[in-house]
Order: sequence, then structure tokens, then C-alpha cells
Amino acid sequence: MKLDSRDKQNYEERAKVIKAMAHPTRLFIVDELSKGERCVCELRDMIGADISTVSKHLSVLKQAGIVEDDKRGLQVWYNLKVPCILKFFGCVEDVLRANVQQVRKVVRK
Amino acid sequence: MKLDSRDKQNYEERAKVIKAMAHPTRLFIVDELSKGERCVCELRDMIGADISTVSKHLSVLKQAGIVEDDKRGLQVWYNLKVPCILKFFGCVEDVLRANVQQVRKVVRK
DNA sequence: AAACTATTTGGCTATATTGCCAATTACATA
DNA sequence: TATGTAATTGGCAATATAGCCAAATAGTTT
Repeated sequence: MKLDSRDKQNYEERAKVIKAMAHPTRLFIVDELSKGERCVCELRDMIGADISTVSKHLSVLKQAGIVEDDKRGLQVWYNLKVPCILKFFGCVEDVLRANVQQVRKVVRK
Repeated sequence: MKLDSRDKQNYEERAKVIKAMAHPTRLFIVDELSKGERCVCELRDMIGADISTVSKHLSVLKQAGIVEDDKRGLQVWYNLKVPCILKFFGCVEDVLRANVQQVRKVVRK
């Protein structure tokens, strides 16, 4: 089956969502938000990067539709909008475990 | 909870796996391999890119531990090593559907 | 209104990714 | 051995991403 331009567009949309998850800091943010609402300054303290950096990561996740924000007073609170994204982690762990096994096998040879 | 260097390393490893999925062509490849083994030339015909480009995408997926290869004669056959990766798609579709709803809501305002 | 705080945005540099072409490698067959 | 085919690798230019600083924005408090 050949990849036509409609399929291509669909894969591009999906890739955009996955790309938003493809960064260690953003994975941490998603993990942290799974425990509950967090404001930008809380996340900045945990991550230890410039607040502008954290804000931009949050903006990437928001653009992708993974988180949503809620401004209350001076602070902006972020929430996980699509908790199913957490299922990623389970499979990613499986992949990593399989990789470790693979390395062991190669070393034994 | 502060992000220490051990956590950081863990998130980096996970991000590497997700990053390997974060490209439209590689998503297509994973989708296609979920139906069964494919050789590089088959994928090249479907994708319509230079074979070196396809080969490099496959190498990214292989490095991440998502696919495995099997050389038989002149051809190299690729297989999906971790089928759970397909679960990504369901959630990604959910995100995309939610995004469409969101756009409708905003337009209505 | 002035000063302060939380966050976002713009701009910049450094680094990573992509995709093509050309060259190389590996295997098959005449 | 010479020729051909499938795939990988190296190299390059174009583009995208990341993270910091500085500046702008939005809301709060004095």
C-alpha cells in the first residue's frame, strides 16, 4: 500500500503529538502533572531550569493538546488533559528492559 | 519532588525511545511493520523517498530497540520488536480528536 | 500610580535532525 | 571474475529544536 498525501498528513499530525512528548523535561512534566495540578514556578523549582525554558516546554505540550492551562491570579496552573498519555510509559519501559537484555546477550557472546 | 540526576537519566532514556517514534515516516514504518515483516525496498516503494533516507529511519528505530532486522540474501527484512508501541496510536488519536473539538469550540465563540 | 511577582515572548547561539547524493559494503549470479 | 542489486554509511546543506538572557505582559499589593 502506497503512502498517499492524505495518509502523510495524518502521520504528520500524529508525529506532532508524539514529538511533544519526545523530550526528557517534557516527560517529567507530564509525569508530575499526572499527580495533580502544578503551577509554572513549582515546575521550575523541580526542574531547575530558567522559567522561560519551562514555559516554552509547557507551550509545546499545550499546542499539542496534551496539557491545558488555567490562570488564577498571578499564577498559571497546568493540568494533564489526556491522561491516556501515561500509557506510553509502560511500553517505553518494556522497550528499555528489552534493550538491557539485548546488551547482556551481546556481551555474553 | 526535585528532579535529581538519576531521574534525569531515566527520563532521557525514555525520551530517546519516544523520539524514535516522533517522525511521520517512522510512524508509517511502525504501522506497516505491525502488519508483518517488510524489506527496505518495499518500504522505500511505499514511502517514495531515497533508499538511504528510509535506511536511516530504520536505523533510528533499531537503535531505539523498536524494530529488529534480519538479513536474508540481498534483502534486509525488518520486524516490529515491541508491538505494545502500537498502543501509542490509540491515545494519539484521542488527543487529535480532542484537539478538533477544541478548535470547534473556539470557532463557535 | 509605583513597585512587585509570575509568566510569556523575542532574539540569539549552539546543537540536532532531515534528506539527498555519492561512495562503500554485502551478497547473488552470469 | 565481472556485473548487478539491496542496503548502509559518509558528507553536506537546509531546517528545526533547545536553552539562556532581556524585554514585555498581566495581575497584585502598597
